Amino acid sequence: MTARTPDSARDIPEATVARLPVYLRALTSLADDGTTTCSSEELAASAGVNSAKLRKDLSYLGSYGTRGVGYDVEYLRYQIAREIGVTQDWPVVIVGIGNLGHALANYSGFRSRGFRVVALLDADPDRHDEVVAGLDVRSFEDLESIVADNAVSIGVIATPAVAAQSVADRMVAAGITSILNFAPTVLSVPDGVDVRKVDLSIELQILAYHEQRKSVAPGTEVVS
Amino acid sequence: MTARTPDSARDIPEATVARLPVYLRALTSLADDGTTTCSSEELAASAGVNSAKLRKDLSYLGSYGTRGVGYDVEYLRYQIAREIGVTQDWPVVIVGIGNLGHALANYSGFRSRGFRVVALLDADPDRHDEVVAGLDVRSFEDLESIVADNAVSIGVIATPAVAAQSVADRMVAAGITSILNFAPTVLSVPDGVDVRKVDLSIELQILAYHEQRKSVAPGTEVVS
DNA sequence: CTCGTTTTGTTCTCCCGTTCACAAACTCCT
DNA sequence: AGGAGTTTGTGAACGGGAGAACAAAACGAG
Ligand SMILES: NC(=O)c1ccc[n+]([C@@H]2O[C@H](COP(=O)([O-])OP(=O)(O)OC[C@H]3O[C@@H](n4cnc5c(N)ncnc54)[C@H](O)[C@@H]3O)[C@@H](O)[C@H]2O)c1
Ligand SMILES: NC(=O)c1ccc[n+]([C@@H]2O[C@H](COP(=O)([O-])OP(=O)(O)OC[C@H]3O[C@@H](n4cnc5c(N)ncnc54)[C@H](O)[C@@H]3O)[C@@H](O)[C@H]2O)c1
Repeated sequence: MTARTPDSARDIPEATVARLPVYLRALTSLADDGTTTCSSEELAASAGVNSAKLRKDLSYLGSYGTRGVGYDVEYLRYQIAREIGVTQDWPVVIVGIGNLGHALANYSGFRSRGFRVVALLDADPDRHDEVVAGLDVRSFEDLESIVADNAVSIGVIATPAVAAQSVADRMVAAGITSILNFAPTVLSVPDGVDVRKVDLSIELQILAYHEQRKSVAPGTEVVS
Repeated sequence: MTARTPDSARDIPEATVARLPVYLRALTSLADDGTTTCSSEELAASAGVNSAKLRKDLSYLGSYGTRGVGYDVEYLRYQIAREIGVTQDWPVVIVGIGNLGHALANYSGFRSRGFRVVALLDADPDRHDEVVAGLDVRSFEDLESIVADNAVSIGVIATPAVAAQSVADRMVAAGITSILNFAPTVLSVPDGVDVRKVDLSIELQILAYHEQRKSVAPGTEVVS
């Protein structure tokens, strides 16, 4: 009964939080292969990180390993899932059922990772007849009631960039406090609301930058 | 004729590289609105960053601003585009034309940002009849010849996770040196090949973690 | 029970990135 | 021309994360 982590360690570094889902995926993969125990070295290789970093990350959650042995795959998997909060399902709404919205709605990886799409919303009335992945596309006007009825706290924006800010505003007003934004625009939201963005073009541009650097031979100083 | 940046400043920090595309987008947006000049404060607000950080980022490229005045929108836009390498078009191949692959192929934001999809490849022969976004879906076996004929250096993977590593290996063997991976798996590639990943589930899990933290009232130490 | 082996958890150091703060540089007004 | 006002570019302080290195703990053999 020493002063060890009373509830759960507070304030996990952001960089660690971003890696926990990767560890979770690696552990699930190991469990599927029938592995019951693994060392930090094996798990780190599986997750593509340094083993020292992995151990440090895990130490923020508590001491779930056994020295000289390693980690119990299933036990660690549960502990990480609990820490992230994906032991229960999170209801999610997707707004903007165009090209990307369709792909997201049909994506099975949601369900298996602790998220449940409860509604698909679009502003275009022509879309409202459609049924995608077993859900019918509903009017954006239904946002507030859907959020309230299903206790939704996570929203996904897949509308064109010009509409994204107004959609975000409506989401926030409706009570959503976490937004995943696929539109290529900067959203401004009040304190207390988290926004994460996924921007394909930015990723490609970063690759292009490094690619351009490769083509000029390394060490070639064009001086003359 | 002092010893100022002879060619262009070398070694731009990675964090800065990741923000340059955001600045580029903000500048394009300002230019569309008819703005010809802007201060670091305005541009920073537009890009959602601190103005000091913006100025330091831009200083790695050179001195393209005028003290007391600000930056010429069009000029700065071109300088950043040149630094990133998106003044010319980059040919791109997409492998795995399922739900996500279709959305990517139909995405117009590629073309407008310096990328050109030259081929859509899929292993499933049933897909090979299909025409998506004006391109026909071709056999994955054509990868090598397409990469060679079009000088492709960037590949996008949108296959299921189990296939991703083997697709990446084929891409690398064919001469691709930059990969954007949408499959939820860690890719291992040789040195000199860049991989960036986009993982929707990880983003949602990070949001879920913070969301879970919000629900326990801040400062509530459940001790008893 | 003791010793050697294995592997975790943690400490320490270094490096990268962020932010503050200010001098230098430019414009405009008088 | 000179001074006031504005905004850039950068030096310096600061904080957080990455990785090396090691002590503590568990296990098994004898
Ligand atoms: N398609 C891709 O692969 C891809 C890749 C990266 C980023 N994006 C971004 O994702 C977003 C969606 O892309 P897309 O290709 O699916 O576009 P899309 O035009 O096919 O779909 C957009 C959908 O949003 C709906 N919509 C428009 N305004 C709305 C509003 N105010 N409220 C609710 N719904 C509204 C439209 O009716 C349409 O159905 C865009 O911002 C795009 O830049 C797409
Ligand atoms: N759909 C989404 O919104 C979404 C979101 C996040 C991540 N992802 C990931 O993106 C990937 C694709 O998702 P999806 O929903 O489009 O899946 P999908 O099953 O609809 O499409 C996969 C496509 O890849 C093709 N394929 C399979 N093996 C191949 C191989 N060896 N070479 C070439 N092509 C091959 C299949 O024929 C199929 O057409 C998956 O890894 C998924 O986890 C998808």
